[in-house]
Amino acid sequence: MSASSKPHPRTKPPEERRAELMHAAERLFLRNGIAATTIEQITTTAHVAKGTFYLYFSSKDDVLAALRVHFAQDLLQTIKNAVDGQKSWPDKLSAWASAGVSGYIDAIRLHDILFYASSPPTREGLVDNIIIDHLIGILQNGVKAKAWSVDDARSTAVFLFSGLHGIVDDAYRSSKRVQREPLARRLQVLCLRTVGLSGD
Amino acid sequence: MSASSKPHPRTKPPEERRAELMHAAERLFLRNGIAATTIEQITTTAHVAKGTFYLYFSSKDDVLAALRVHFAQDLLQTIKNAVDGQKSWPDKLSAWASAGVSGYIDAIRLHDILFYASSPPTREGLVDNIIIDHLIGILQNGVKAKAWSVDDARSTAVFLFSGLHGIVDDAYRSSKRVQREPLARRLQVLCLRTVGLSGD
Amino acid sequence: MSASSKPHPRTKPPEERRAELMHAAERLFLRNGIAATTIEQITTTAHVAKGTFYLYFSSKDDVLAALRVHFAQDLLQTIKNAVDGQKSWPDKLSAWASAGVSGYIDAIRLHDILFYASSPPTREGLVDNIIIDHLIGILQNGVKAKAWSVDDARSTAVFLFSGLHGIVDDAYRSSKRVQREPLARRLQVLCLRTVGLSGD
Amino acid sequence: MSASSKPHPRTKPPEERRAELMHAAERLFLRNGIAATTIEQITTTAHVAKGTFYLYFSSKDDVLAALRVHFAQDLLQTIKNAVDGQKSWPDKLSAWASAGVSGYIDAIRLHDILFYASSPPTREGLVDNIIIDHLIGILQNGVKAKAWSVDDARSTAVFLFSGLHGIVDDAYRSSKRVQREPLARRLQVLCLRTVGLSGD
DNA sequence: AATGAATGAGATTTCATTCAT
DNA sequence: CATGAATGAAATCTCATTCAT
Repeated sequence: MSASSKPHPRTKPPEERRAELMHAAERLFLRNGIAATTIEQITTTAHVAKGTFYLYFSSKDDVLAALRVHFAQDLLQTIKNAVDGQKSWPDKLSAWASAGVSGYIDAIRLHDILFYASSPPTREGLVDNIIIDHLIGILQNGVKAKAWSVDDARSTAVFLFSGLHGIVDDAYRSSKRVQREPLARRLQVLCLRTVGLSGD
Repeated sequence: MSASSKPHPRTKPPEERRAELMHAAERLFLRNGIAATTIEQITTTAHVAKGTFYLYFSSKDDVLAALRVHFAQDLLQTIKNAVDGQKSWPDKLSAWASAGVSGYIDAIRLHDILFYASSPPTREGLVDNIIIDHLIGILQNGVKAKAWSVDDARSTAVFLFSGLHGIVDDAYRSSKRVQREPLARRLQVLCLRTVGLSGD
Repeated sequence: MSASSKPHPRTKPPEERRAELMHAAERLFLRNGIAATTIEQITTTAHVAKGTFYLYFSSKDDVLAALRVHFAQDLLQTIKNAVDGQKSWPDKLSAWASAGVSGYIDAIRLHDILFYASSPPTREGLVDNIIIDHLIGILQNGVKAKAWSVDDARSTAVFLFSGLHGIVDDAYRSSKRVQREPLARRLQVLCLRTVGLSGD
Repeated sequence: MSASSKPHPRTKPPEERRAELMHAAERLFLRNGIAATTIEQITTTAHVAKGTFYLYFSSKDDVLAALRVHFAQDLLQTIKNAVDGQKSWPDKLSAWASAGVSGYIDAIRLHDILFYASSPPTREGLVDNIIIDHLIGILQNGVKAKAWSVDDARSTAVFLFSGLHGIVDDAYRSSKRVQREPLARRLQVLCLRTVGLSGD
């Protein structure tokens, strides 16, 4: 009873084990793709036995879903923080563009793997949806404040979001070391133009 | 003397067999996803034996590649035809938007399946690339003709293309029966604004 | 806080825990079969942790063996009591038939699961053996007392026992609600005839 | 149709392959029990690859069902042939007993494995049923011909059948080399007594 | 050119059992 | 005594691909 002062209990707290498994899965999905990743690789990477995986997840799709949720919440928080730090509406939109570029550069491949390379039923676009919904709010409030004019907030939000995603994706494809600053500035211009502002 | 009166000739012209197999694969990929589609399902759907598949394609990835090429060429031709029919640059850009919306509405799910839900190596974005390259040409020629101003043709093209894709995708998700006209008009406005034109 | 006021004492008397585990196992074996029953189901049903099972039994086969012993002793006692209550030999044999029918009706499925649906080594027929041995005694003593004639006591005992089992089994298969009385009477006739008595 | 006169096609006729797999399964079930037999053992024994098993059966239970049907039809035929060769009713019943003993001695363990050591749903007793139904017919016709008296044909048939099975089973348990003749004669006596005949 | 039986590597999943707390 | 997280051997089943006919 007295003795054991080990900081590394053999039996880890459930969240930690779960997180380790998710982390291992994420790395392998990124490196080899989802289909090519086996449960065994995941458990080996996480330094646990195969059966342990099934103590925390019911299947490969189950980890995938958990990773999606985690990714979405993370990114939304990053963007919200950046946007809320700005006063004027154009600045908010610019901040949205910068934070979005940044967030996606950090995780573009993960995003694509999690949200595209999956089975039809899950193609719902969970992150995309919560990010887009947030942007719709910004656009509508900007309209109310007469900061800009927008015909249809949803279409515009979808357009901007997709544009952001495409630009980061393209930059990533061209070279793995992406320059955030110029990319962010170019996207800011495009975003401002899209809501009818000059963009310079 | 005997002249083939069979309704189902045993030996079909190679292109026809190939096309039938591709068609079968396309339908099954659309319905069930790529991973869930087996070679046997493809050959059964195409009314041939399993071995016959390997007479025309070397693997599952091989049909996938063939479908990608076919899809890309088809769509580019549609867009080119529409754009070339216009005189003024703004009209060309509007035509690009309309034809793009149309082309993608017809095949949005197929596009996503062919170009996203695949293994990393093929994630190159074949269609996207040729469509984007074509649009870059339009944007640059419009700049030369002082029809509009564009900072970076590539970024802008990627942005527009991604926006187009996203908007059609979103419309498709909302309702399977998409209204082309309003969608096309909304996109035209966004495109024109993006290149610095008023868009009305 | 000191004195145990818990309604569910953590530590129960060993026999009670053991009995609870056996009871849980019995119910699950009956409902789902032996192979389909997991240790975890047993411990969950008995409201203990998985490891606790191994404090009382060394393996799944071990509970099975314990259940077999318990079942056999129970049934033999029932039959003995009935037989010993009779004076004449024909009455003893009739009582054997009745008590056997009754005992088996109560537990026919359990019997079959415990004694048939197991691995070869345990197929020894533990109950069957002790019941049959008891019946052999009755038959031999009846012969000595010139109550009936029997060629080979063992064969006859096996024949009667198997017939009893078969008849109850068949009745059970036909309808889950078995009528004991008519069944017992029919079996009595068959038993008496088998030892050369008229049976009416 | 001219050339190929090969007697040994590399690809065997389906029935032959199927029979080989069933035969391999039977041997292994007998030697090691059902649960302890793996699909891989079956295919190895049958000299085919693992996947081939699934070309002919959908699961282990599926072979089991096929073996049951085969066993039942086989045994019934044997008994019928013996019974039909006799004129008088007592001789028919004696023939039934002999053929039954013989048939079961040859396959007692197989019978038990196929019909007892299985999951609850299949415990229906397929052979037992068709053999019993056949015996019910014999008993009833014997009654009509005033060859003997029987209260309830079904009960009696079940009783006799179970007795037969039990006696063979017991003899088998006592020694693996069973003497057919004495066993058959003893059973004949018991059968005749059961229908009210003297049995000598 | 066409067939489809056969292959067999490999993936997912289960669960009896152990053992540190 | 009791716990339940962790283990990992083993079983089932799938399916892309081959090849003899």
